[in-house]
Amino acid sequence: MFKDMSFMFPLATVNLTNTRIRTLTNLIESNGGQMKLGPDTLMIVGSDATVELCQKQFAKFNLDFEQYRYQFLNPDWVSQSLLNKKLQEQKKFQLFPEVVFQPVLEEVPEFKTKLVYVEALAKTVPVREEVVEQDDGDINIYNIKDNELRMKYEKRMEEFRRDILKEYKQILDYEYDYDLDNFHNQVDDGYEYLLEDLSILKKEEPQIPESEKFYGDDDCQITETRKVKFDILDGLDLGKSVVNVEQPILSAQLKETKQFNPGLKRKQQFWEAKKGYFVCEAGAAQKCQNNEIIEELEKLLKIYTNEKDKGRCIAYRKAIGFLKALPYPIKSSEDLKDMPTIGDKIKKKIIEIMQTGKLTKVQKLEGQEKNVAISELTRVWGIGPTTAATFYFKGIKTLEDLKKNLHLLNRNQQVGLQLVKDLEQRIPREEATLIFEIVKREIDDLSGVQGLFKATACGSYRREKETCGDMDILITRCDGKNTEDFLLNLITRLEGKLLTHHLTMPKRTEHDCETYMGIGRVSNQAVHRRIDLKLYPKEQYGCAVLYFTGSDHYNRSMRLWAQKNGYTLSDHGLYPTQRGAHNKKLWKGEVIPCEEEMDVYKILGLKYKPPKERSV
DNA sequence: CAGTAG
DNA sequence: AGGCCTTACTG
DNA sequence: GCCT
Repeated sequence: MFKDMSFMFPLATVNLTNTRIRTLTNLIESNGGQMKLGPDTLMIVGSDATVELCQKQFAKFNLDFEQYRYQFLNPDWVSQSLLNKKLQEQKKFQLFPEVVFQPVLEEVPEFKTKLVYVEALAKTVPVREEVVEQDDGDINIYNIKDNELRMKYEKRMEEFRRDILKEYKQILDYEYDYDLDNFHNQVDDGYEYLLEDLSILKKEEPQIPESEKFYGDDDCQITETRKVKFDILDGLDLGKSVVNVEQPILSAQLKETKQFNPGLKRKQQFWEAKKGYFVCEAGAAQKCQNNEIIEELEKLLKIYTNEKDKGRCIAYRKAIGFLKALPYPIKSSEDLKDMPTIGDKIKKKIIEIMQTGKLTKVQKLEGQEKNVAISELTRVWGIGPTTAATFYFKGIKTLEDLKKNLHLLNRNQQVGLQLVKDLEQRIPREEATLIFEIVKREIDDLSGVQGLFKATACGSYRREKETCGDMDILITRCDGKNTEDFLLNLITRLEGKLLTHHLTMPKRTEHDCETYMGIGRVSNQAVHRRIDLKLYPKEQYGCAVLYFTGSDHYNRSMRLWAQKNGYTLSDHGLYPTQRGAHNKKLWKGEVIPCEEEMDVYKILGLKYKPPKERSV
């Protein structure tokens, strides 16, 4: 059975980051090859040119290509095999011509990775000497006479087979997990609103008997559930045969969604029950009960952010999110029992804060020269933790030092340094309104037609805060026509009246939206402010406004809700999406036009929240 | 690609 | 053992 | 650092 899947290789053995995989995919696909990325496996099909390209790319990645070459299939072998409708065992081993099997115990290295099982497999099977038929009809072919050695290989093959089967099952199994894991993850992320009823965390989800399981939607019944064979074609073309789509369906959009999303309705029902736990539905959390603890942990979070300790950052962010949502104050270590996101280490820290009011760890780290320097340097726009750290190691530790080393800064950072005092100040609401008025007036003057373009000031301004950190102004053309150089012209016009420095100039992206980032002030005496202007096509406007209105926390909640309901939400739009194992995106549909925020809420089935109530 | 920002 | 949000631009 |  496993002969047809030996081309799949565990990704764990290859040191490829997501970015690298993306690069590799683009490279391969733009040269006619194909790459299939499973949850943990990588498969590449292509020509000699593909292999050559990969070889070069691997060199760039500083990876030893030879070590991973098994991943690349011999194209002749593939086409031959497909032609013969069968992947021939004999031919398979032509892939590894230089490997000569030596059935000697000492020659079999103790491999530790899964990849090696494949290699061992390849070495053991090619010469047929003994055929054994098992009870279940499976035929095993051995060339190893030494019983002990054979058992060893058999065991390895079995393990390998199990692993691959598991992985395949994860990709192909469209039946959703109803277990609490999903819900745990959701609370986990700390994005969600936790109501008083914490018992939900411990409640067992009832087992659904097979007869009651729901495999399809009313208007989209599954007529056939086909077990996909382990064949290369199925590997490349997942899931299409699962659903009968001859049924009347609302729109082409939905038709496609359902084709790829059998059981969506069942899934939606599941999440509908949990809706109240999402911030985007529940609204602002009640008054926070654990401020002291949270403040101290946030200090630690900031330090870890500067140290670029990504893992810890997430852990602390989750813990903080969870504590923020907790409806009661923590009084004793008893209260911390069995809390998600709070493990031993964080628990200890919380106890320390409860007892002494602070953390020795924070004191220690905050006092460190490096951390002082980094928090000082990152005040400058354009300098993040990494740049700050390199500066620190060059002996540059304060803003004064930076001023003496202007040649080390890029233009934006120089501007950021020059205006650091101004940009740190919050913008009073009146001034923000004034800036918005100036921009709006200029938009109308430039377009020549009142109301042709509309603009919205987002961010905390829209959430009706008294002050805001920067101005986020979103613009769209209401008749949906091309906007050409509108944003550029607008910026030119604003140069004398508002804008003083440009940070990034607008450039058309593939989504047809443009972003400008800059600095401006309402008068020569006024404080400089960060000003962002964004031009979006009107189909994306709703999503963009929603996204840039925030808050951060609210956004995450909403994106998560979208994910759980079979969509992907970003500033560019709402897309139906099929996700497989590990939440990996398998398929992304066409964008659903949302000109107004309301459209997004409607499609996601959420109650509309006025911006004011989104400050979570 | 890494770093930065949103 | 590997992932913790996504997308885009700059240099 | 936490979780599966």
